[in-house]
Amino acid sequence: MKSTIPDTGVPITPPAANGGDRQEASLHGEILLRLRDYVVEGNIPEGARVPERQLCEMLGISRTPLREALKVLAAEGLIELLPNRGARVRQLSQRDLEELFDVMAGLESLAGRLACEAITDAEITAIEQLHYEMYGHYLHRDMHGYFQTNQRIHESIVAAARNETLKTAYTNFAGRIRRVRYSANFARKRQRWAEAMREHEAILDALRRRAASELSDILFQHLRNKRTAAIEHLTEPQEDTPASP
Amino acid sequence: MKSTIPDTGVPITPPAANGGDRQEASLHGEILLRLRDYVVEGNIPEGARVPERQLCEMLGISRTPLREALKVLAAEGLIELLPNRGARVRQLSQRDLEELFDVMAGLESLAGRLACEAITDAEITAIEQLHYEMYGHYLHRDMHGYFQTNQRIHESIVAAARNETLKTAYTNFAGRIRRVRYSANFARKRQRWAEAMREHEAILDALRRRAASELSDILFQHLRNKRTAAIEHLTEPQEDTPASP
DNA sequence: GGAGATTATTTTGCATTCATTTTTTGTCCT
DNA sequence: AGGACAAAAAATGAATGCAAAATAATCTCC
Repeated sequence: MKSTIPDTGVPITPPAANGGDRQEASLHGEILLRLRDYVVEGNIPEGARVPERQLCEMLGISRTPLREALKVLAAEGLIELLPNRGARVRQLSQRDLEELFDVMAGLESLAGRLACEAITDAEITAIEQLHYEMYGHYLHRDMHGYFQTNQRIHESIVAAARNETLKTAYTNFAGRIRRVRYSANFARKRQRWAEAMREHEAILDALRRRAASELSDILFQHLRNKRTAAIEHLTEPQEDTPASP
Repeated sequence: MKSTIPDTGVPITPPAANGGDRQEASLHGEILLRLRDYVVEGNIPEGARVPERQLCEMLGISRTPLREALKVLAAEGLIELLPNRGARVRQLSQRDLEELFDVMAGLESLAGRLACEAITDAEITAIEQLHYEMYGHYLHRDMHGYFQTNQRIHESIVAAARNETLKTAYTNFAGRIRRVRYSANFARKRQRWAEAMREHEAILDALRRRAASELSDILFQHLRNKRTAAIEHLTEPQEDTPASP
């Protein structure tokens, strides 16, 4: 076995599509986008080496632009560069995750605060729409749909903050925990799920009233609870499954 | 005039010292640290080109590690890379500054919240110490001393949050606005200064009581006010100087 | 047969080189 | 003289080359 990256059969460069509509002038930029996705999507196992040579062949480029992209990814915290030992996909410790969740909580909390200053009635209506949609998913026990809509709500709040810098940072941090974010949910934890729904009600309520500090608090607490659920899920994945009799 | 970087007489590489005690194994890492400082310190005027060739000579290296460092700095938001037209020191619009200040406010607000959970009595005592020191500077109208101590207080709060991820992000954003942060102060604005002192009293009070949400609010507002002062200062630098009669 | 040392291979880091693109300089024409 | 065009110079972006380090493979000796 010479390859450390499992061949998923999905090449980084899809022969047909170019990975979306976005276009990047420079090669290193293009590589950066693709490689970031590739890592965020979890195509390389945690802690595994990121072999330059192999990636160069996969991408059909030389090492120079690849290495530039790797440096940036390292700066973003997705991978880590060990001196003379190449790049590894960053392995997040439990503490790292806690920290990341808290920062996300802080950013969303901020987003909520700022959103109260600038959000339009139309935007609130749109979020209400998403909220009811999400409630539907909740009633139907549609985890996937729920999560999708839930994420759109949070993104809408961030968008309503009218702060590109914040949005960028938010997206950045979200990318780092994306892998666990999806796995670390309250899959079979009905109680937490119901709680989250109530929290979302409160979020919507505070948003309607443009109660900045209040919304800030609620959002922080909401994310904090998410964090707790996620960490618990990671440490004991078979939460609600009773032990063998 | 062939050089776009004004020769300040201070080389990036001081012949004697190596710029501090820190040591970096890789060259690109070393370059990154030095170049980041070099840009943050304001050695290159805003919007000016960052000539690779010249910097390579200054640093005595080839373009490869330099370009890697430039990509990272671009990712950090300190410079921007124009396709085929090289790197420029990022010029911050007023909107950019507003956004940055708000994000900083959010991060400090978060730091305060988290600090309430983890801060020790000793740490609070230390901050109190700094507070009184700062008050002394205030009474003596010692702007420089005030700012220095003020910054140490804010850093102490961030440190008390026990979140390295947050701290890194905070440092990062602080670097971006460092240039204006120092110039954009309430130089001759006694009123704002007094207000800031009162806010700091409130911060300390909330911290003593470990009132998380409250502290979060106060810190956000405090930074918000700073932002307003800074923007005002930039748009009309001769604030308190009465217009010609 | 296996643990440790030694050599070979691979990989990394940086310098150098090459092809384009941009910018500057020079010239010509109105 | 001034502007437009063209050629030269310089700078950028990416590929290649080379030395050092790390990893893998082989060999030696017990």
